[in-house]
Amino acid sequence: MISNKSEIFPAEQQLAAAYAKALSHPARIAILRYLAETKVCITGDITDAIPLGRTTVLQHLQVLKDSELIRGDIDGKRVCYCINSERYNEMKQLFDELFENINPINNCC
Amino acid sequence: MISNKSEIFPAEQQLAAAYAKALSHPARIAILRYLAETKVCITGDITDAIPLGRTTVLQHLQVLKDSELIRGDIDGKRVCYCINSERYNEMKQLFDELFENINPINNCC
DNA sequence: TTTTCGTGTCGTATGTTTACGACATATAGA
DNA sequence: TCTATATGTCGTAAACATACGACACGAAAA
Repeated sequence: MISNKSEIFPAEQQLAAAYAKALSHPARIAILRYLAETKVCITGDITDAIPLGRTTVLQHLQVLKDSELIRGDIDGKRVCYCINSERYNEMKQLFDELFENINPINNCC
Repeated sequence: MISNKSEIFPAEQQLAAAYAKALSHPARIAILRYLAETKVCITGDITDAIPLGRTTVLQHLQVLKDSELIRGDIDGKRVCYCINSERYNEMKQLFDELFENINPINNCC
């Protein structure tokens, strides 16, 4: 079956949906908050801060990296994760615009 | 296997993730925009406005209804979908708070 | 050199999402 | 009543997400 018609939608809607998807699991929101709090770019010990297995956390980190909301730079033996503020701000703006365009009026039936 | 540990996260993060999930497909963003534009609470002819099969659109509408971002009231033969502005504004505020709490500083490695 | 630590990759089980055809129902009009 | 229209439900195939154990690798410490 086809199972992916996402490409037929406007690029802006695809982007917004992709960012929303990145935020669509509480673990990933928790990771972002953790990264924002411990401003020092802490390594994969994020695992200790998130109540999930190491592999699962790595997987969530990968989803965030794919969305480019975070970066993971190698620093010798350790890996240094941090929020990619450029993309993060791009996302904020996209959502702001979206929320402005969708201005609901309760005029149902 | 377990496959759902979402409940172990703070309620606020679960809610934000749930709303993000509702927005995580371009078709659903397109539906919200369509409902916001045609301020009249248009029926399931949303199908004509979205390039997907009728069943698929219904499914997306169901996801949005489950998230309570939209309502679907029966009006005789037709069904009248519209944005639930209460929930919609709740979501906006939740995201605003989230974005405030996660304030990135580029201090990676 | 051997061990340990921090990482990453692979495989895999289970569950969810996406997409749609086929069928069911209910209301309004011919 | 019969038919068309609007809608909803069911089943199902394919793809994707979630969660994790087991294994691999490389750098630094013992």
